[in-house]
Amino acid sequence: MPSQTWLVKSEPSTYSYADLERDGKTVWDGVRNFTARGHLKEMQVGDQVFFYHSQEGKAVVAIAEVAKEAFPDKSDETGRFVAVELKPVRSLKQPVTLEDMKANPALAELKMIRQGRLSVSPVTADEWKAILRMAGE
DNA sequence: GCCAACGTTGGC
DNA sequence: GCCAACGTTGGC
Repeated sequence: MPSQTWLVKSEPSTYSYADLERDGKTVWDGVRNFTARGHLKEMQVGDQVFFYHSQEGKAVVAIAEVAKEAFPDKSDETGRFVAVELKPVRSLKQPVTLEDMKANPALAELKMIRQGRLSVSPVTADEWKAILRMAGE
């Protein structure tokens, strides 16, 4: 499988892209949803990940990269969930808002739009390019 | 701050 | 194994 692309959500008040840049890398844990867990397990080192700010901002603001593949989430007492490690790549030239993404027919099938509450979702190669273009890149 | 959507849990 | 109740997420 060639490298895939993904989108993760985070509330900036909890953990923003600026926090990731400051930290250099972070353990992406706390995911408690089986669909999202499945995606975490599929991630491979080097996969590119859009970093989306939910609630405040509601926009894709940056690109991160998978630094470590799925391992048991230590914050999960049941032992059922996994975490990955992410590191920052770069901020987008301009954030791409949810509103803009919804308005773009090329992104009508985007998983995070179709299933709003999913915190980790796949992004196709075409969707990736479309979002980069909207970011002015 | 509210509420709709939806995933998970637990009783039966 | 079904389904109602509950909790959480996230857009508005």
